[in-house]
Amino acid sequence: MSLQQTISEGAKTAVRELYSANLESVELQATRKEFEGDITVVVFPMLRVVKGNPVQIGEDLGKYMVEHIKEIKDYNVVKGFLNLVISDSYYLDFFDAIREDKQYGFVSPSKDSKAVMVEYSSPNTNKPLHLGHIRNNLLGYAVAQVIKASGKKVIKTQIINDRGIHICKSMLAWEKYGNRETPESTGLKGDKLVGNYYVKFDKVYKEQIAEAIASGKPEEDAKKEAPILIEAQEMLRKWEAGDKEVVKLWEMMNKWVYEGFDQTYKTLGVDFDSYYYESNTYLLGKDNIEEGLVKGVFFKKEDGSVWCDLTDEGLDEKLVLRSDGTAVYMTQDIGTAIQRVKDNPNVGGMIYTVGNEQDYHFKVLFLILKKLGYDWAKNLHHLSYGMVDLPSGKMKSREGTVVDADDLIVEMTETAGNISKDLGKLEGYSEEEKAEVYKTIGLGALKYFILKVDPKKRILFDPKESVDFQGNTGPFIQYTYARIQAILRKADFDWSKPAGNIILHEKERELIKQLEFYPEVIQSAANDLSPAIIANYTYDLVKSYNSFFQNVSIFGANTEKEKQFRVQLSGVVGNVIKSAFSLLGIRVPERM
RNA sequence: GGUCGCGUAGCUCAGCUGGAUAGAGCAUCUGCCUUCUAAGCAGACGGUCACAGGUUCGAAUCCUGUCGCGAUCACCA
Repeated sequence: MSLQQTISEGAKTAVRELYSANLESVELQATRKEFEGDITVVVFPMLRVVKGNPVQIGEDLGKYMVEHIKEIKDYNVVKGFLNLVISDSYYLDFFDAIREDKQYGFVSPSKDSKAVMVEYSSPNTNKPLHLGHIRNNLLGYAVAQVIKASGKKVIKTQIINDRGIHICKSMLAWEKYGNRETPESTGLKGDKLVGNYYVKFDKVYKEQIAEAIASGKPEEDAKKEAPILIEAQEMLRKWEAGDKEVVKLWEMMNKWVYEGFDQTYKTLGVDFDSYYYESNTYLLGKDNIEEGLVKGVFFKKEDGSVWCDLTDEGLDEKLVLRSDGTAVYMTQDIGTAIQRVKDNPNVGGMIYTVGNEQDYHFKVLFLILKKLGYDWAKNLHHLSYGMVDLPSGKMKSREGTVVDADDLIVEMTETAGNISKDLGKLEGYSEEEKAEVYKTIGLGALKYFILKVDPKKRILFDPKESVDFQGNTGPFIQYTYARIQAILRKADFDWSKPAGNIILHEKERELIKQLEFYPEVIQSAANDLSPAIIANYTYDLVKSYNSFFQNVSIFGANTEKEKQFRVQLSGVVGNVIKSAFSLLGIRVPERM
């Protein structure tokens, strides 16, 4: 039983004994710093069942609880708040229980538990990854980690948008203007090379529109009839018909892009358990539409198009099949979801990491799957996140106003290197080891910067103001970890020895209280699909540790027992920092 | 126009299942490295929690309306 439960039950018992009344629940909160105590019972809500003066009730309860609950040492009442002082022995016992638990806070999944499929990344294969993709990747990966730690099995997957008119655009531009360039011949990363031709297509397209308008064509016609667009559409038709030449070109260019993406994923530290390709799934879903028609979930209009009526749910009618019988985006997504459960029968739910511009789409998708009667449909979530915008507005690949993922990572690593060189704390490290540390810190800064923000909020990224390395940042937390490792290296200590009876310093007690929160922090982050909760917790823990570190001398402790305890406490805090950061996909350095 | 999300210190963000005097970081200013890593610590300054009503013993938090920002409402993906 946790301390919260003990106190909660104790308060209920006290109310029953003293006032013969029954409480349904007890409201607890951490005692504010300015008052004495650790946990506070709020008396006000009890006034519904117990008539009287809140201060008097607090006094009565406090007295009863100190007498009957051994963990409670003392109490005081301020207005309607009963502050309870918890005994050091409780904290020391708790600390001993978690001291050697490397998996502290994590719940391992039960054997027969259903898996959660987390989809993230899902890029288009016509351009390189940018800052927006970084947010998606970091969020998806972190949420997968958090859910795993909370006690569920996780399958990480992505669906790669490898077909469609936008892919043909870069293919066509390469064919026309590329002079048989390859990543090898140019030294460019494959995704960068292909992205250049996507931009090239747009340039030519815009020129053709301008020319047509100049010669008197209405703008709308000019856009639709631009020769290069017609050619791209023709190429898509050929692709769909399985034209050998086109498919060969498509395979070659996609391969270039995948090689580029793999490199970026590797530096970012994200990975996947399975892959879906739109070129395989884009025809899925039609059968399910048929079934839905039979079940009466969908209806057919006179022109042959098929719709789902969602007006009862406050939404509109949604098209699920065109009048010519071809699929739309929604058709595919219905089919893919069903296919995924067929492929992985133990999947009990899915999480889609996709920007908030698609909120409506997923709302509709989930509703339709529910209507189709799939029991897993109730466990579908859209991990909807805000866009990453620049001061100049939205990032647009075609217009070149993007913050490139690879470039940004390089820049962050360089900044970390410069700061580190100035401080000069890495003497004795080889150049490779140093470079590794710079990368860890640079990426740590970037990842934390993005993950500490609530996913649903949009992020404004100003490339001119570089990401901070001080204060509430990744490097601040990494620094504290490295500091702790320095202590551990110097200490001759034994993990297996319990600390025994010592009187805790206020800063030590504070740290143990923080450590106690970790398991429930993981659970609530998993529940809310919010890695930001982990980030903010870690920051608070680290603040407390640094305060302890600078106010309490570890090696200068009065007794050996105290010294040993402080080293152990530092070690456990270090473990939790490492563990929490691993959930965010951020590494920690031994020195920095 | 309908729908959804957001609005907290100059800036970036916590806090939101209602509880005490709304918390951090950055920036500005003061102190602290001959003792364990100063990417740190201790402190100062900074608030009409967008605005207006309502519910409540109690509202940044819940409800309604208004304003501002963003997204979305395709036989596009």
